[in-house]
Amino acid sequence: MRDCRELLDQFRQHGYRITPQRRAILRVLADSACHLTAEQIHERVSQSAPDVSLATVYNTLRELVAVGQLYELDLGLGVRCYEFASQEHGHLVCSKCGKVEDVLGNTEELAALFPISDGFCPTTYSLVIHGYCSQCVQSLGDD
Amino acid sequence: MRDCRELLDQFRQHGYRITPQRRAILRVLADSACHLTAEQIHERVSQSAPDVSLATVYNTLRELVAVGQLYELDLGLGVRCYEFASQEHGHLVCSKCGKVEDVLGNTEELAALFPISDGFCPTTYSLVIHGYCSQCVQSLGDD
DNA sequence: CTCACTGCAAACTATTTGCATCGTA
DNA sequence: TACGATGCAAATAGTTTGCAGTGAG
Repeated sequence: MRDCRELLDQFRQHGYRITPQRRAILRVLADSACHLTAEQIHERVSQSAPDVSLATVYNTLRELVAVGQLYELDLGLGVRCYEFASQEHGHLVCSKCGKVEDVLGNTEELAALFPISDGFCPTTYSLVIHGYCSQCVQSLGDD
Repeated sequence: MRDCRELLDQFRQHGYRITPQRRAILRVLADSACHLTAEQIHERVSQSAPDVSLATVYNTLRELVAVGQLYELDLGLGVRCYEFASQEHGHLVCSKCGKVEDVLGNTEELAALFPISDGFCPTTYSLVIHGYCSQCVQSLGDD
């Protein structure tokens, strides 16, 4: 239940208009801490504003990403997920049950670990660590 | 121009038949060090074996990934890329020109850097570091 | 000789776009 | 009021699948 007034302001300052649809989409994003797909966002938005089309959700997400308020994730599942651009972090994805957890870590640490060649100047990263979560690792032989 | 005999053997040992199509696809993958999309692989395969369909390319790629001979990459560009599963590495992607470079690093180092909670057991990772390559970083103000 | 593999085309999923209408600034 | 934003439906891109015919083992 985070306040999304400053988000709206930032968005407006980039030249975008504040419409009821965009307000509803930002509200949903602000209220959910985790990564959601466009479809999931559309579902949740529809509960409070049934007339928001999926196309508008996609358009708004694209704009929010462009403005830098949203991160677009590719967890390797064929669907894009979106989450608020707050603290930098990677994701642990369980190869068996699909559960996703966050792991904190910033770009500088990563850049220090990896031998980044010549003059490449890193800005952000996208990290997915695949493996098995504590529950699934116990039942690995059970197939 | 790597030898792909052992690749074929491994593939066969998993119960797959060696067909001319699969041979051609493996040849292309073995000959190209970098990440390719399914479409690009199909193009190259078509040069030596014009009758290989795109569907067969997709099917074979999926099988190679399942067997562990191939990595599937998501560089955040909406297309999946494939590359041989050799040394573990991440990718530097230039946000301006799109150039992709490899950075070496293994899962253990990564797992040590990130505070991986409870019993999560990492197997592999997928890392994309976004930023600007040495050429583009110089011309950043030029828009 | 059998059953896995193939090509083709159609189906599907995720996402984008064209256009007439609507409503924010 | 003007022009950016919207909903709808159609278009697109990438990938998967059903099926009848083919060929590897």
